[in-house]
Amino acid sequence: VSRLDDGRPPPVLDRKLLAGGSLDAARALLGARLVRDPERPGDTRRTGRIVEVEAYIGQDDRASHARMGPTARNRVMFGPPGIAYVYLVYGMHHCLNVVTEPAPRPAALLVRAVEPLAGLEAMRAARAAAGRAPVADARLAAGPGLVGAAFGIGREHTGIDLCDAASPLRLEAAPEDEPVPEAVATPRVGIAYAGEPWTSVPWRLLVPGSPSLSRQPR
DNA sequence: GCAAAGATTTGCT
DNA sequence: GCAAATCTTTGCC
Repeated sequence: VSRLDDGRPPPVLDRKLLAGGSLDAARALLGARLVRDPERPGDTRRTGRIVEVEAYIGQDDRASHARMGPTARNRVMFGPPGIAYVYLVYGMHHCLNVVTEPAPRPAALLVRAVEPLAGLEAMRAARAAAGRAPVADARLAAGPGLVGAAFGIGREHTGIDLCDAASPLRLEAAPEDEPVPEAVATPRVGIAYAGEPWTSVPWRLLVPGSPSLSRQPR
């Protein structure tokens, strides 16, 4: 069990940081830790530093899954902040979102890239089990589908409270002595279907220089 | 009830 | 650089 020097467990991310504007929440999420408890005895805890997120804000956002109103798939986006929303894309990749803003306003942050910090063996094992070729450590979670694979995330995690220290999948604050990372904003990726202005709004936030950023599609 | 496209990744041409 | 893999959700008949 990971502990600080004084014996206290690491603090989960403050839900208030996710309850305000989604772009502020996105900045707060950069640098925070994604934590996955062991699934089985003998398995290792997986942790990583979030370095890239994308915001999907409101029902007006034509790129958001919330654009058609509440459905069986997206309903947690209309709920309280700090909850996980996991969806399957292209029939094969599970993508993790963190719900933001107070209910009933639908908004979420897609976790696009994470720098692996611990439990890299488990991440590599998950990759091997999926039949994928090995990659450099920094690239194990360098994309939204790769985050899901590296951390063993599935749709069964939808609805989990990521701000609860008891959750097997959760968010923790960065160490206090760690500098707040720089944040760069760019347009979102893979949403050409949404049209303007949604394809151009700079709602993708990333930590420049990280070796774990997602690959830029052509 | 069926067809189409998707908040992606990978491997081959 | 481009197309395949793979299946859920949505849109329209």
